Parts: sequence; structure tokens; C-alpha cells
Amino acid sequence: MQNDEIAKVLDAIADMLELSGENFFRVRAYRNAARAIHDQPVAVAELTLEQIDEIPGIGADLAGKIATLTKTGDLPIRRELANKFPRELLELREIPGLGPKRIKLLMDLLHIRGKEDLERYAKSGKLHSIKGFGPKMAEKILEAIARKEPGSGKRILYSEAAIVAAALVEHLRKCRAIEELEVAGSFRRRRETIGDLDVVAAAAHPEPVTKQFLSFPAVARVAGSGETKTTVVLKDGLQVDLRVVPRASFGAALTYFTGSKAHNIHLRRIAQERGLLLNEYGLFRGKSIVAGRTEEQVYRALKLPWIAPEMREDRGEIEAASSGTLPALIDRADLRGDLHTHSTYTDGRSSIEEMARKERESGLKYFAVTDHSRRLAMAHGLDPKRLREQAREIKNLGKQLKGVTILRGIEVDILDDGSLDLPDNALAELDWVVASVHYKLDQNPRDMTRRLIKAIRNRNVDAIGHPTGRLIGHREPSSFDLGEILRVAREEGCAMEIDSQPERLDLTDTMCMAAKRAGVKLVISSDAHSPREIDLLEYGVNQARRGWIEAGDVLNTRPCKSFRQRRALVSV
DNA sequence: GCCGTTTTCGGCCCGACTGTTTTCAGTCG
Repeated sequence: MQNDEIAKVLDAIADMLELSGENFFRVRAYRNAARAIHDQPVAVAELTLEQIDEIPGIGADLAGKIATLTKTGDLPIRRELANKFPRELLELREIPGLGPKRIKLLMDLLHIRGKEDLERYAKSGKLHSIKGFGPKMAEKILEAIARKEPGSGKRILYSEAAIVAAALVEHLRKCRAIEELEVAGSFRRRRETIGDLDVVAAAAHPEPVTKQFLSFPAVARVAGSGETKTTVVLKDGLQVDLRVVPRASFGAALTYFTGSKAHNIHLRRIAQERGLLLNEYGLFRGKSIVAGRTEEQVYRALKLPWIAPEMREDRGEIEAASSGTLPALIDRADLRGDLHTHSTYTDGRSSIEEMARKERESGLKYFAVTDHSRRLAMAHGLDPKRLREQAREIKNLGKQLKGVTILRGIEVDILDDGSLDLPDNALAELDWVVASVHYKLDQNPRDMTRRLIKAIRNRNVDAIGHPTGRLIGHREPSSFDLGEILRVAREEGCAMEIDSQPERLDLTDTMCMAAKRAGVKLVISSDAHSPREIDLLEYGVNQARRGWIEAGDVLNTRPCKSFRQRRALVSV
């Protein structure tokens, strides 16, 4: 059983416990546990009961339940609850304004079991008979059922959200009343997918800001609008929240709306322990404000250094901050090389020269041309002969082109038994070998682990490319024993790649953390198929930062010379 | 249901907006 599946079951139990009117904190315990499991880089199904119990937020009771779940595939408590609350009933939560309490009322008093029942009652006017349900509620429910917005509730890629965010910021900047502006939320934390956009603005008077916000051309409808907070839904279904606060509160509001929720709760608990109150307006002792103007001031008043948004997931960053052991996160400017690119020799769209010029423009001192190997016939993969042809072109180009070093590389296919798609003598000539899996990605975990380990053991392999093979929203990651892979990679001096393509971002953030803990080096690569895609390196850096990665953990932050000497260093 | 450098019991983050309210519960983030 995969971690995500375990987390889903725990979340479903939380949903159903809520419906049954269970203690809020018990519900929260299940939700916290679901998040903790989701964040684990290793398969929880492989852990012992004691190891599960050690995960923060999981106690003896839930550890036992999780162990049962992974062994038997289900839980008595889930079955029991599922009998009481059918799936269609739970789907009512998708309707805005319907939470557990109201759904429980609908079920108990009208015996409503799903959307169809609800629609019938709303139309007939019978909802009125329930306390708390007026005419507007019935209207909202019918609207929501009829609407079915495209993509509503679906998370979009960070790269897609970035386009909307940029347009929105440009639109809002035209409003003179805005003193400060920031897109917060999961966008600011640079999560790989974004559920909605949270915009925070500082202004003395919120009205002109709200007015400007509502005039954004992509707005489809207004979901709610108060004095300081407005929610809209864009034409593509993306929800955007705007919050306007006084300048003196901007830092506190930014902290609050950047989240994550778990990070906020943790901060507020610390405030509480110090006899303070933290909210979006500031940090208060009694009625007097202690901090709020900037994020730095808020953190400092809590006796903490400022924490980079990418780390704010309550994965130990607050503890690290308070003990002075926060990592110095890598920046895009730290990258000196790019170690995964394609050219027209295979499925790239530009010549090696065009790629080289753009790499140089992007401030990179070296890059590896890593076209596909022969198995990828569709991409016209290289055999040893064409690889030598390419070598001649690279050599000639190298003489003409100053300011950037072109390395000879390959993205060699890992075949299903773990052997490689090109002979060792062809690989041995190259400066850089990335080995990647491109087919049979759904092998069982044991075989996939063996397959990857065999590739890692090959002395010619320098890095494993996009290790899980996932495509966010389209293809599940391969499953393998990450701990074992990392142990062998460390032994062999083989690096793990962070592929910067926005739908890959592979390794994931928590896998980066695991690699670092295991002492395995990373590389951040564009996997560019055109010059423009070299800009995607920024996304790979985001992912690395979310994984607490520092410049020293990443091979391609090294100057070209010491990068090329790495093999010598490993053998020392 | 979790957790503890005050605690193994008694806490558990905080506020805006909405709709239906005569003062607030439910939902949402």
C-alpha cells in the first residue's frame, strides 16, 4: 500500500468522523496523521510498528491502525463508518456552504443521501423546514449543483499558476492605493501544484483595492466579498482570494496567508506559550502590538530567525529555526551547470549551438548534451556511431564558442533488467551519463528496485534521471525501495536528479530530504528540449529548496573544473 | 487522538464572511 493511499483512507475516516459529530480534535488527529504519512519519503507499509509510532503526530493508537491497514488493506472503523455514511453523502462536501454539521442535519431530518435527493428538496422548497436553511441557501445549493465549473477544485501545476499570478499582479499594481503586494499561499511556498491563489495587499483603505481586483478580466464570478476579504472564481475555475490589511499588519498577514496551515498552527502555539496572540494583524501582548510590519519582525518576536516560505510545512523547520540549524537554501544563482539537455540529434527542437548560446546567456558555465539512447526509436535515439558524430560536432563547437563548456553526455535508457541501452565502452568515453527509465514504469517495487540498483552499480552512470518517472496529474510515480536505492547510490557515488520540467519535478521535495540525509548528491537539471526550457531550472531549484537542499548538496553548483574532477574526488 | 524543560490529564490557532439570526453557528482558509 502506497503512502498516498494510506493518507486517503485516514482522511476519509476524518471526513466521516466529522459527520458523526465526533470530537474535533480526534478528527484533527486523523488529518494530521494523513499529512504526516503523505510527507514520509519512505513507504510506511515497510516500517515497523515502533517506527510508525515515532512519526510526529502519530501515537500508539493510530500506529496500530496504520499497521492493520497496510496488512489487511482496510480498517474496521472505516467499514463501520462507511456503512453509516454512503459515498454520495460525502460528496455533498463539494458544495460550498455545506459542512459536516449541515450535511448531518440533511441526513437525519430529510434522509438525504446524495446530490440528487438534495436537488429535489431544494427545488420543492422543503429545505426551509430545517433550522439554518433559508431561501438563499437553497438557491446557492442549486447553483452549485448546476454549475460544475471546469477544473474547480482541481490543483494546477505551479508553472500554470505562475502565469495567472503574474497577470493578476500586473493588473493590481495599477491601483495606487496598494502599498505592498504579494501572492502568498502554496504559490509562495512553491508547491508543485496549486489549489488556489492567495493575494495579500497592504493599503490604508481596502475599497479601491477590492474594486481593482474585481475588474481583473479573467474573473468569472464573485464567490464572496466583505470589507477586507474577497473571493472570486476565474473563468478557468481557479479560485483567488484577496485580503487587504493595513501596512502595519502586512508582515503578519503575509505569514498567515503563506501558511502552511500546520506551520501557522505551530507558530501560534509558540506565541501562546509566550503569552502572546498571533493572528493576521500582528503579534499581540494583551492589546498592544509586538510585531506585524514585516515577517522578520514577527519571527524575531517569537525568538526565531525568518524561515523561507518553501520550508513552511511543519516538517521540522520551526525546531531547526529555534536551534539555529536552518539550512542556507540553494538559489538559482548557485547553479553553474546544466546536466540534462536534448538537441535535434534526438527529440530536442534546437541545435547544440542554439542550446549552448542560451545556456551561456542564462549564466551557466557548462552543460551536458544528453540525448536519448537508441532504444527510444521514436526519439531517434543515438547508437554508438551517431554518438561519435555528435562528439565531433561538440568538439568543433567547443573551439568556436567561448564562455561555456559543452560536455559530452547521454541519457541512456535503463532496460527492464537494469542493464543499459549502450555498451560500457561507449559510455566510458563520455563526460556525463544520466540513466533513466522510460518504459515499464509500473514494474513491481522489488523488480524496479533491482533494476535501478543495477544501473547505479554501473561505474559509468553518474546520475539517475527523473527517478520516479511520474507526470503530475497524468502518471503515477514508479514505486521502489527508496532507502535501499539511496544507500547504494551513496556507496557508488551516483547522484540523483531533480528534473525541472514542471510536470515532472522528480525527485519530490521529501525525496530530496531523504537523499540529503542519506548523503547522496543531487543534480538540478533542465531536461530542456529547447533553449526556452533552460529557464525551467528555476522550478527545479524551487523543488530543491522545498527539500531543504543547500548549494553544497548539488553537484552542478561546482565550477566546471572541480565538477569534472568529481570522479577522482569520489575515489579518494 | 496526540502530547508534555510547568502537565500522563486537560488542553488542543484564529478570524472573516454568510445566512439566518435578534446575538450566532457554520463554514472556510
